[in-house]
Amino acid sequence: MASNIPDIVISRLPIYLRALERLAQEGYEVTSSLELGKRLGISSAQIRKDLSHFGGFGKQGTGYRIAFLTEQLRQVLKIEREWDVALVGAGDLGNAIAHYKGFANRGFHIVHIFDNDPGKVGKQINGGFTILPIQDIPRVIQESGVRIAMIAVPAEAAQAVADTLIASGVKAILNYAPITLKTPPDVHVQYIDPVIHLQRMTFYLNYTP
Amino acid sequence: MASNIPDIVISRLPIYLRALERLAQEGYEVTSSLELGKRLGISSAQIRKDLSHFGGFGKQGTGYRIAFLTEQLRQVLKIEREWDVALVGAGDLGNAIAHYKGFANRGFHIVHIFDNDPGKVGKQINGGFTILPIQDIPRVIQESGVRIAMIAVPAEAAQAVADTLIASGVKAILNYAPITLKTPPDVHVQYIDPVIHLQRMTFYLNYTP
DNA sequence: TAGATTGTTAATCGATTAACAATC
DNA sequence: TAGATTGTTAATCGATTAACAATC
Repeated sequence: MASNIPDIVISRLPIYLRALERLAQEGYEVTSSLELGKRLGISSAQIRKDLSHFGGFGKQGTGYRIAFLTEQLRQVLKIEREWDVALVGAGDLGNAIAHYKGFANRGFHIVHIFDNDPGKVGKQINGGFTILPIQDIPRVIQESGVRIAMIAVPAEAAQAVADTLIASGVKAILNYAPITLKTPPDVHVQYIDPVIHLQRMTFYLNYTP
Repeated sequence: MASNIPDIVISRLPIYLRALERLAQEGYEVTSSLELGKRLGISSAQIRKDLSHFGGFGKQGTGYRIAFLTEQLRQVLKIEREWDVALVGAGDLGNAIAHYKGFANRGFHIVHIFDNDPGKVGKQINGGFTILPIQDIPRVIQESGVRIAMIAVPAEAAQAVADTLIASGVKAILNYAPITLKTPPDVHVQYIDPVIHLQRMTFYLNYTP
């Protein structure tokens, strides 16, 4: 069921959705590709083209009903439902992720946390659930059927963790470790490394201070 | 001095650099576009093409000396030096960022933290420096000459914070707030919103559990 | 009706890949 | 020398933009 829609199109849909939610919050009920484009710094043609992959969501002359388009995009992205997520790594970064409210807010619930440090295993996080040992990943993930995982372990450990997760049925990985993972084609990986973003911007900076 | 090198090329250089550092750590002294490409899931032709924008760093028949290429890429990206960074927002997210060791490790030093909560202003962070009020941004940023800032405030406040930072001389912003910022063309912005990455992957997932 | 904006087609633009001479 | 791999050119591929008929 590999869809033939370019991934770059998919990558923009969450951005559109975020802007639509903001517009709704500001009290708007209708918008246009022009207005959306102006807010996002994207051409209106591109927005219309992107949306046209999934259907005709607007009306000539008036634009898009925000509530309707939001709902449609949620369905396309499969986020009308909530998703359970596993987190591997309970160090500084893992802890910050576990405590970050932005995930649950937006429909992603962390339901397991794993770490290999015996000093951490058994501890409670968020007054809720318990840190489990890495060795439990296969059993726990298979039992719960979780398909999404976040990796927040040191670079050296990340590939092994990814391999275990994938062998246990995980199909989507958000990797915070600063390393490119080797994964089979049916597994999706996204990367978060803030330093990479900073390094990408310094290229354009002039020296001064 | 606007360079004519595509931004997409620049965006890959930090990835190359990260892989080179890893190779060095593993004890290698020389690599090739083929090996690098295999590790990164990128074609060797693309790597050679990207590098060729900046000079000939390799040798036919043998490849690239890792130490040399690393140094060259560092210079291209302007990260042979260290950079000072300002952080706005001392909530959960801001705190996590302030405590994250990965920045200083890789040459980015947080030197100011701002927040608008009077309950937080004056508090120490990292046993080092003090949270300053948002109103101090213009004075402090101008005095220190900091050019890079990270925004970790709620979406509603982010645009105003960005405007203030830019008016104070900031030229590069790493924005953790889930909103697209309006900025002048000479200011560079990068975004970190983990939920966007998750939403981009759910598109490809099948329902099961 | 007149004005606005969609969805789509064709044209343009830019990025990736293939191929290979040069050369270590 | 023979084998390997670069740097670069030309060919291909894909994404963005411009333009406009359709229509609300």
